Amino acid sequence: MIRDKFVDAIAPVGHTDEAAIGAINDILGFHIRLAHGACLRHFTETFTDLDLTQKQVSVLWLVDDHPGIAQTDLAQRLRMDRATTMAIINRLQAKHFLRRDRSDKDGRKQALHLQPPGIEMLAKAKRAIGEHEAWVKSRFTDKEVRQLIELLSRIHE
Amino acid sequence: MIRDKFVDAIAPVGHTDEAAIGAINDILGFHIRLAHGACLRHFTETFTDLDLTQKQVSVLWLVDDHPGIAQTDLAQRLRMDRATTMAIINRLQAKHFLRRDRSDKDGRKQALHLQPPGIEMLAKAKRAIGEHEAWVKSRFTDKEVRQLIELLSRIHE
DNA sequence: TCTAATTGTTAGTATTACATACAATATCGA
DNA sequence: TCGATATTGTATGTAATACTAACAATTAGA
Repeated sequence: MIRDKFVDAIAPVGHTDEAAIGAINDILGFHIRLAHGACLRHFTETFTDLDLTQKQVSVLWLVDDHPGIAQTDLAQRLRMDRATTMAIINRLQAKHFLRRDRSDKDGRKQALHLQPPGIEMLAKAKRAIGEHEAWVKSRFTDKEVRQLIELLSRIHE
Repeated sequence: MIRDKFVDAIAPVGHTDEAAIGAINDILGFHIRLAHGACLRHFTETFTDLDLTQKQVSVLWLVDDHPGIAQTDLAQRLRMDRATTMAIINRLQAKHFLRRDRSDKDGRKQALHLQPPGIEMLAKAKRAIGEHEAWVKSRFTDKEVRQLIELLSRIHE
């Protein structure tokens, strides 16, 4: 088929059809983006029934791990700004997954706590994360997983 | 400071403040997301003046490498759907970076070609990518870069 | 106390991603 | 050749980040 021939001609791996310096496949950032996209896609499929995004799960998880955490601390932990954090918290609160309590130690802060529906959902989410992680890790040995996490950590720390 | 104490308490690395099985920092997908976010943030800063996104640069690059490429092939190469590709091509066309020509081989396809402003912009973009890549790679040896690309490739291929 | 910083909030914009539907074109089987 | 099917581009609508800028309430510090 014509299309297949064409696709082969621009395939990302295998023989390079040009000697151009700095082919796009040698760009590390390009691979990070594609890998992230693949992960996000599988994550989204896995969480279709639960109707949760990566960010939302991360927030539930962290609020559970650190009851009373403030939005700013959450933002710092997940590398988001305050406005983005607001949007996520608002959605989770609308679903009654968590509640905001004015902190008595610092009147500016909101202390976040999971509510029963949020606790239930997090339990389901953790099981789904297990599936998702198994999918990602299936192509690596345990050693490679540790290696990959270590390398990635250098980028985001 | 109160805040610093709190941040330390939830720091992503270092001592774990709980023996909970499956801490969020052991999740590979979590690190991929954070690393991608850090890359995207630095990329965006680097490209502030050029006013280009990662996707837009990738599209310019691929159209330059493969003149006459069709939108579907582009989408397949970058793991996007047709609608998303449209949005990106529309923006690039509005800036006169590329043009659409109806393919004479297949009347359904649009053959994409860079226009002079796009060629100029891509040259600038490649220089900026060089800076950006240097930033990412600064924390790795050459061997580690190759290793990381190989590991990431297993995820997105 | 007065000033500056922090925190949450709201509003607006941009980009990406997806689903759906539609028209034009191409392909393949009968 | 004809008719069903698939492909491609397109338009439309929705959702979720991510960012900026501004503002009020609160706290911290000089």
